[in-house]
Amino acid sequence: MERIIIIDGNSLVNRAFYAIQRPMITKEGIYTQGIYGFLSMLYKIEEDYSPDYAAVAFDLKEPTFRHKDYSGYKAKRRPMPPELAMEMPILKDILRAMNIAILEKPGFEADDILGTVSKIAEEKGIEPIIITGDKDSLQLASDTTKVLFTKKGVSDFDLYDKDKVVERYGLTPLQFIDLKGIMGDTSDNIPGVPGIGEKGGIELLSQFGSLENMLDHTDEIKKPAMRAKVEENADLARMSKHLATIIRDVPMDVDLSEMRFGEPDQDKLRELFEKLEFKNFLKKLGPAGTGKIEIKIPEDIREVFVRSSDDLDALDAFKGQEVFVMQFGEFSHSKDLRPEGLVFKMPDLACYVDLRSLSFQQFSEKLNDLGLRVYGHDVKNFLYGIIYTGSACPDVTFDTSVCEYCIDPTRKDYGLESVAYDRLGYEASSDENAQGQDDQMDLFRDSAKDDLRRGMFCASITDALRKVQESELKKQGLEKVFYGCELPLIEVLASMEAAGICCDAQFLKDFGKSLEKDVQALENEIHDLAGETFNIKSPIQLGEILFEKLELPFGKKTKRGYSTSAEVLEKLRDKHPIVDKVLEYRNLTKLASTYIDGMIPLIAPDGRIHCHFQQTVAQTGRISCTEPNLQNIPVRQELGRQIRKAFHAGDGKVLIGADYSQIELRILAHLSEDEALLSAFNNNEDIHRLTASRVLGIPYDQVTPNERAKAKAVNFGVIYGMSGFGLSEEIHTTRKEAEEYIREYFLKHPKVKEYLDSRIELARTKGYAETILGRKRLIREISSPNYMLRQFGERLAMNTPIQGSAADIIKLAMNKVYRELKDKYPGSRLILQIHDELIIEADTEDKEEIAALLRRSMEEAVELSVKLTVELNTSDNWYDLK
DNA sequence: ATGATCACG
DNA sequence: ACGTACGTGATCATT
Repeated sequence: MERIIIIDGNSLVNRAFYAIQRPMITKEGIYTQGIYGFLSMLYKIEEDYSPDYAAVAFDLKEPTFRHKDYSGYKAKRRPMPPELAMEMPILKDILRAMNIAILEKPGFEADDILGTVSKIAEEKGIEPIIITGDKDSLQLASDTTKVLFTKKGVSDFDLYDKDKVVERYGLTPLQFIDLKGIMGDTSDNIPGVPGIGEKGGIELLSQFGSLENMLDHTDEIKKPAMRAKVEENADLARMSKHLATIIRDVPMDVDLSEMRFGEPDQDKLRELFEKLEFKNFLKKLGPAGTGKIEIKIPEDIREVFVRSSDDLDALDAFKGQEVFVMQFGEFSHSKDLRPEGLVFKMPDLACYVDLRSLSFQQFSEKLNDLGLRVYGHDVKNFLYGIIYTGSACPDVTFDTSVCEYCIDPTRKDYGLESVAYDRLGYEASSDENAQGQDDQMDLFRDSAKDDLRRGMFCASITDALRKVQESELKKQGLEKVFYGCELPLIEVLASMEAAGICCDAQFLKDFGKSLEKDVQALENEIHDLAGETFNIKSPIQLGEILFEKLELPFGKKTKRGYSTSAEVLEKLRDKHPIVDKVLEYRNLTKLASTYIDGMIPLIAPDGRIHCHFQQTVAQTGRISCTEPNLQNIPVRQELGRQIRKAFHAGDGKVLIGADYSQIELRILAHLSEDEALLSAFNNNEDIHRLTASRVLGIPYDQVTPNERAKAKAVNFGVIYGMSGFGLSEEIHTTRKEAEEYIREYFLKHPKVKEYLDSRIELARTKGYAETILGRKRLIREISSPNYMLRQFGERLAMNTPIQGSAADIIKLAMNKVYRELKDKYPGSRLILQIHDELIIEADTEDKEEIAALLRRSMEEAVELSVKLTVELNTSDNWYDLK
């Protein structure tokens, strides 16, 4: 027997909404709780009952006429919360994509549609299962029609047929209508017989069988009070039964055959689930539908393998050409592992170079001779491998990974497949990509052959991707960002990674030893003071000790327990001697674990650390740094700063550091054209002191250090899109005073206010924030219905142009510095970037010239209406670079 | 995998 | 009445 599931959409989505305990909202600010719960239920039901037909009935908000014309009918029903109401259109989109019929009929309740469709199905010999959270539908149960109730959660249901209803309630399904006629239903605003409730109703029905029979024989009602009530309200009772009766002959415009459960639209569903961030459901969609495009490895192409120096001449065919490149074999920057192989491909030739069986020297001589121009997906990795063989960097003409980052810096994943999926509709289908993935284990595979096939396949995807991206770059005006900044930077970063920085393992070990002693002593003291041993590193255990056992006043911050952050502990310093010890313990263990134990294993056999610079991570356009992160080596506290002594220049070299002075505030001055800021910078004034003097209305020379510190916080606040609360926290003052300060700041700098407001407006109308190079960052949060998210979006709109423009500028400077060094001082190399600071390891003899070169490149990277200034330092180790 | 914490700009 | 400054990465504890 075929089966149909007929769902009461409103009822189920309501149940679902409340069944999901925590609120769900996407980063775009879409509420998804109801949809998520609904789909969970739907999938469970589909699994349990494998229906052949499916339909979801919805109530329409404003029926054009009311079939059941009783004034106030349904008036008291709890309205749908607005967050859920907003989810409804999306839910319907999903149902459409799933090929599930949506049934709506003006003037009829979802109930009535359930009743009608189940009746039609029964007549056609199809078993209806009605799914709802509303007990009213029990009247529809019969021998064939089942009613499935939500019980609790999203996967627990109760199935009722006619017998089960009788067994459970002692009433037949049809008698439920009579019962409701008698007892009424406040939520549906059905009056019933006033004064008679469920108990009385059941009693009467067991005597008379039906409401009509009861009204015909009211004299037989035993209790006089009850009899009077029934007699007085006979008409009301009849009408109530009418209202309670689900209509089963709604004129339907949808034929049952249209409710057949068809194939879902995988692409559409995937798109929706991705937008809604439904990772679980995405997995359910299964591996492969049919993508919009199919990628094929070209057939008629010459395949060449270079396994020994005798084969190297085969590469001559690539001379002067633009070539797709890819690198195989993971090799760690911190270990002495070689890249395994390289793939080079052009339209009529594909070549695999087996670096395991080749002399690096001969290969690099050949490569340098070829004068290649290369492109690929994430070319930096390839370049690093090339540099590792001792070759010079070929010119890079395109990178689909970095390009995608320019088009959309907010993506999570810049992998080839992920990007191809979104830009091309390509879906990784089964075989092609499975091979050669992670089969290092399979010693017998012909890895060279597999890798070449895989390389050719990736080349095809990359080619297709590049075409789409090229037009997208033009469309969005991103050419300057990509071709003028990011693309040339790839080689710079690869070179910096390859260069690395000398790191003295012995120094770190000795420092670690001394820390360890202090840590041990502190641990003992803390345990003594606490009167028990516990894990100080566990915020939960520490919280219990501090705030329960020792009864220290817990700082305001709580979320899953007490906060034990330094900020909170700082305020408790005087309250108990343990607090200081804990803070110090944290200090030392942080240094030991992150900067000593974590760092030592990352020193490569050449005695240097080769971190990874990530070009496609930070949403503002900054670069980030991993394994290790050399952009957060301690500097603010003296003890931590000692770590920097481990980093030094190589023999005959010296470190030159240069950092932009106040680059973000200068950018703000440029962008806002605020006269006060502009003149301050162009006259080399102390910006924080000046801000204090202007805002507080006191002479520049009379600003106290404390006043200057506050002004500094305000200046930062302006860049971050501050709130009164945020500032008050930062400078430890009342919110009122902080707000007063901000108001005064904007009063004195109206152009700044104007500029920041204009950025919010831009984000609202165009959807993105933009930097001076035209880099764009989408800000979806700006249109969120959620206040918090929207506010967050506004802060991004204000901050991103500033932080992002600073990133643009230093990147331009890096490109310039790198190429000049490569040209004129090949023994000196750019080795680190720390957001507003560059470090060069220079030949000692050239240090003055290189310092001048560095300063000039940084100060002249762009032409702004403010002067950019740079502070220079030279030393043989990082610690003294100050 | 996520959150708390803390290092940097 | 609510929650609150921008951008990262590493480590540890906990689910």
